[in-house]
Amino acid sequence: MPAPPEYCPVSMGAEIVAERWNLLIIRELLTGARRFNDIHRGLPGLSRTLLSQRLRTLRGHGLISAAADPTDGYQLTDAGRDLSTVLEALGSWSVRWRFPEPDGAQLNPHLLMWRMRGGLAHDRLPPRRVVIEFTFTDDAGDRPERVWLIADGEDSSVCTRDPLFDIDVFATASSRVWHEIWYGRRSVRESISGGTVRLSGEKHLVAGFVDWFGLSPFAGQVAGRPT
Amino acid sequence: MPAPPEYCPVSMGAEIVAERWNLLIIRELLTGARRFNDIHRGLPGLSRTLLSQRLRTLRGHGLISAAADPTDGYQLTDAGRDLSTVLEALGSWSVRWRFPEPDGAQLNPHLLMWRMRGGLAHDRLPPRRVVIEFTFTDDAGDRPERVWLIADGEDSSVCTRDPLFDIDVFATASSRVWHEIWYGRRSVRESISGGTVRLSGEKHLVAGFVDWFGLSPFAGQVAGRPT
DNA sequence: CGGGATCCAGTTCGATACTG
DNA sequence: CAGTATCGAACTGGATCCCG
Repeated sequence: MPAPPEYCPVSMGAEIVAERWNLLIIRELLTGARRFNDIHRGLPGLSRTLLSQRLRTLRGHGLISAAADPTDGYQLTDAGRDLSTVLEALGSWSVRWRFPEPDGAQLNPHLLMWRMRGGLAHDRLPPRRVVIEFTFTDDAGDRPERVWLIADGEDSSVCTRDPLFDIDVFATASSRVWHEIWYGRRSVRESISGGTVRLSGEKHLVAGFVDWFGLSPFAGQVAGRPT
Repeated sequence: MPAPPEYCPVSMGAEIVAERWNLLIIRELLTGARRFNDIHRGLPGLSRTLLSQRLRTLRGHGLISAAADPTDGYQLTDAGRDLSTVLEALGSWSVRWRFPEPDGAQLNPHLLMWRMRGGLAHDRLPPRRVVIEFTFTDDAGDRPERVWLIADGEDSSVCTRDPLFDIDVFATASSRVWHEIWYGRRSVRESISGGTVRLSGEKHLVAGFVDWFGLSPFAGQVAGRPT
């Protein structure tokens, strides 16, 4: 913001919030990202150069700080963490007024997998490496897109290329269906039992699958959720 | 925002909120401004050209609409009005983390008077024109700045030049003191009785003065408020 | 009063290449 | 992995003038 803001609480806050990407960077940190490249992955369209700049100005505003161990990246300060109140108000507002069902171009399976990775319940996963292959069947024309999710203890990652590990669970559904699930518009359990999501693999892993994933923080508020 | 936002509630909201001025324009409308020039007065630093553009995009987003009578300017839609939840969260956050006492350069008596005008309790004013002359005594070096507030029924205005009306009440205090009062850091009543704010004029008008003005929406939350 | 049109300066940003 | 440096393109926004 070029000119210093008016002495008014809303203007003071707008100085942070009205700068592109700032809120989204905070969101990434609030949802668990710490390292530069992880933050960057969650923000398609943001260049590394600009992310670097923004992190600096956010540090200048006292919203984030470099972690003690530099390889741990960044962490939110108390002030930064408290921005969650604003994020919640904003997300809730959007859900009420500008969150219609996505059109096809808005579906981004890779990014969605990255969000779902963030919501993994590591403590409910088996205490060993688990590899899941997701096949997205959105468009019959293209060859179906595939993404691999690898969870191992506290670590997890998402790959676009075959990691060449043994696959524990194969999951097949449209990207749209996964979006509906993530945003609480559709129940995972019913989607599996109804065959909309098809799973295969070792029996007890397939049985556990449904408990591994969380939902979007706004899932409870999105219109069109299952009856 | 150039690229279409991610399909995510926070990103959808950020598309509005992360565009400069948008939140402040909404604030002006929420606090009673309707006409183009009134909105503009509350936003120093914003050019008319840009305000015009922003009003158009906000209309495109369905947050505001032109009033039925064109001379009535703009009004918020339901969606726009509901942004008050976000404004409140943002203002509260700022008050918690980035709202220290202002330094001298941040004090803007004219703008403050404009805000106080918005908070006038017209129903407590006498049912005729009332003219108040405010004299700001911040800096002994300069000649003290003066601003006139004219209230008449439902109408009210703020002038920088002597309106050449008879003055009903003269109010003398520093701009800083008025800021402290507006943000709830100081009690009007005590400031008057203690002589920090000096009033003169017709006796019953001076007695009523204290009830004519409201406080900032965030007054109750600002640190350093009177004991 | 409430803008629209034009022109131009300043700023922002992405791409690319490079460093530790 | 986590940035920095540089450069040019694109965009933003203010000034000015004009219109109904």
